[in-house]
Amino acid sequence: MTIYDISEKAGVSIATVSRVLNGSSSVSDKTKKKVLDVIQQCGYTPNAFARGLGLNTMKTIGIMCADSSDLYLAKGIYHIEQKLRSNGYDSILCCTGYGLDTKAASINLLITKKVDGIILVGSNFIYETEEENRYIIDAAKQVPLMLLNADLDAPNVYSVMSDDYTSMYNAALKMIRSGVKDILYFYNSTSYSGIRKLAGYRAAMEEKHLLSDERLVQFYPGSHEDVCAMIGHLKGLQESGLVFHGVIASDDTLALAALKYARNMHYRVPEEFSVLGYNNSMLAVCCDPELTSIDNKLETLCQHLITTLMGVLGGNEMPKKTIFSGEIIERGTTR
Amino acid sequence: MTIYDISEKAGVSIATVSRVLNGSSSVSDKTKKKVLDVIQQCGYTPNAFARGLGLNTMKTIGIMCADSSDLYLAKGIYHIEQKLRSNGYDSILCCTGYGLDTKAASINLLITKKVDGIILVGSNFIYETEEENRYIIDAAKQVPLMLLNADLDAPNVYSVMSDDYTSMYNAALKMIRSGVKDILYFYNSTSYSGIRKLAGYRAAMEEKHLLSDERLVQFYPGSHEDVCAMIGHLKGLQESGLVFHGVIASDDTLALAALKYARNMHYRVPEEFSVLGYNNSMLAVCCDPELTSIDNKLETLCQHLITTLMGVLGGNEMPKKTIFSGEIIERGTTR
DNA sequence: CCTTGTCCATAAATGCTTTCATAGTATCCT
DNA sequence: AGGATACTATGAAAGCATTTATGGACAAGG
Repeated sequence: MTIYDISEKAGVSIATVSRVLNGSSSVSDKTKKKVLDVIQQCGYTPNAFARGLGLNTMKTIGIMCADSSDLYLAKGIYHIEQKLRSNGYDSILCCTGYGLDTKAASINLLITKKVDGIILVGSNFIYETEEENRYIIDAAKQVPLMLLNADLDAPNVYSVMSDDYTSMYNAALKMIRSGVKDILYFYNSTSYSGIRKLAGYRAAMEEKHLLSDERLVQFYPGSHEDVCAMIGHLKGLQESGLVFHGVIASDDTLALAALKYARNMHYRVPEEFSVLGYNNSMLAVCCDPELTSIDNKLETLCQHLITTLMGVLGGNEMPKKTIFSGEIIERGTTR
Repeated sequence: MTIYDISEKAGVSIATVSRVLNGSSSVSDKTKKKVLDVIQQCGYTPNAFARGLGLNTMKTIGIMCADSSDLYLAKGIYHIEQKLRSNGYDSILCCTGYGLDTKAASINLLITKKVDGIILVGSNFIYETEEENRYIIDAAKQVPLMLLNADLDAPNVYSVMSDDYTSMYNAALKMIRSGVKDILYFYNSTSYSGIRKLAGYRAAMEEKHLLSDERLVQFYPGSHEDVCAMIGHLKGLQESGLVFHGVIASDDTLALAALKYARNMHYRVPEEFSVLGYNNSMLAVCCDPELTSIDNKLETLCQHLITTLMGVLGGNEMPKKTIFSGEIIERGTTR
């Protein structure tokens, strides 16, 4: 069943059928109805490949993320997929893992597949050197690139992000003011936003002259989901003689581990031990006491990202970089 | 840059270039090298749409799920995407929500987009009546359909699932034997696997003549993530006079709510109150004590599903239905 | 000299979009 | 009223970048 069959049955040319289908230019009501009737009756749908060939687009956006099963990334993907769909776009998903080579391979694959744009979900796509970010800069020569929670200054790449630095700075200051002096910073990612968060913590601590021991800044290198290993990491620190009565984590999972560590050490939370998470994920309300966490308005970010992308695809001038501020959601692990 | 440019530069016909690209039939080494060199030099990649038009496939599989941010579904999607990719297929993602109409719309959209197959992730796609399942049966006339954790007997649909009934039956029996008599079943989905799980619980309870009160089977109708509301639901039951000292949940989130409820009621867990979850998600190790949960070998299921799909696409006869057994992962909420 | 097989070019097919051309009709000006 | 002008509706045909069927040229073997 092709456009030719329809045109024949309706007694018009294929051009007219195409026009009816796309509403591109004027067709008389009578002709339109006749064509529509035949289409309806035959249950005809245009061949997507031929359509793609003609239009040079299939209205598809590539979504890349390191790991779609990560709680936070999964939420992001969900919102993005929904909003793309409501704009008439499909999304092809690419879980790249955390290696640079697979990321580069995936981005090229998406371009080969002729997506109209690519969204990079999560800050782990951005590296420190331009050399490493080359794969993004190059890709952006072909299609618009959108960065969620990251930032890269290059042509045709757009960033939408949360002000992690300020959120963390404020949150750290708040915890300090609440009376906790020895606050450990616990993070597991040196991605763009990871660095920014750490900087916020650092600024607050140094401002109050509390960063007495560099060991208070702790990088956790293990699996993102292995809560036991995280607890082990903290235990190790404690056994090595480091004293801390608060933990600010770059992520709710790490915060949760800190909370379990605190219970394990028989600290009363939050009276003797404070914990702050990041992302305000469902984990935050799953523990007891519930986790104070920083909400970075993921849905808002996604909404804005899609709006920007649609603008770019529509040929409009759009802002290269948009920053939203986060919010501390106070629950039971801080005072 | 088209195949014509390459053929011209290499001094061969476009057919030869295509043969080199696809290795379909014999090309002399000399010619092959010449063509490959030109391709390399020009950085040529074939146009995906034209290729799709010629081959009538773009090696793409549609993945449908109700909500990709659901912890369990997200894991499934992740595994499926990975395994598809390693088989040379891309995945287009469709988050449908839980309504029948949007599911039907999505499945048709995927077919229009000419995917080679569709994977339905999660049992919520299967309804009780054939009428409601019509959208799947019809879709399967166009492309092979794969069901993860569900079952439907129809041409061209294949099921890979965990034996939820037996898992639940065994787990319930185990909890009964451990001394808990008044076990509440807490579920939030009447999907295919939801029904099967409930049946397993029921069988065990009835076998021991313990299902004295129908209120022990409790459906929670609210949001899948709202732990507070779940706790509220349990509190309501308790206040209405229902006594229970164990909860078997159809899902780790519900189990977690039950655990928090128990703490709230100052029950000692597991001495005075037992909780059993399902899915063995990361939530299970995030709480304290950690949740005993049923692991249904998601990755194995996904692996098998993809193997089956690849077989079907390769034109092989494949099993219509495969069932794996689950496993109880004992942790701190049962004795 | 005929057959067989290898290598490759020509041409058709894939199913759509879009430009260009044209016939017909309506509007406007004198 | 008559012609110029403009606009609407439509068809013909030219892409778009591949794959594949067909068959021709040539070399080797009997």
